[in-house]
Amino acid sequence: MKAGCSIVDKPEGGGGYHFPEWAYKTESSPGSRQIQLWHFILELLQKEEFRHVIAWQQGEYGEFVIKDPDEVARLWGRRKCKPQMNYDKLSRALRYYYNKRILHKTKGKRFTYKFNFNKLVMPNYPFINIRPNGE
DNA sequence: GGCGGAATGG
DNA sequence: CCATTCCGCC
Repeated sequence: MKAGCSIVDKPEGGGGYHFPEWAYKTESSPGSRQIQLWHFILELLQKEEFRHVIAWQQGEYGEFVIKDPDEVARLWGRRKCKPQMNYDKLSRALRYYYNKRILHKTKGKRFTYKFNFNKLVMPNYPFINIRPNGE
């Protein structure tokens, strides 16, 4: 059986919203590739029900902290159908983003990274909401 | 914890 | 290309 891993990303307490399709594609990813990690991170950051897991840092624009690395890895693994995912592996993928200039590390701060929105300015992203509280 | 090389796979 | 897996090193 291979149908055990569709995107049934339904939060129990919320509505049945789905992230728009434009979030899954960039100028550099034509057609239908798989979800990229930084898309997924942004997706979690959009939703307030994941604020105990991952959230924007006040003060620094684009900076976010992973409050529960285990949970983020679990969610990412579920999305990609990789049950053996963990923060160690996830963070390796994050580290590859340093050279691609999508992310960099906020040194000294645990589980804290920062988006280079400099590069992440895409026509498909009208305005990413970077408010810690939707404020 | 965090880094980055290397092998592997889609 | 973009991860995933594994791992030695700091």
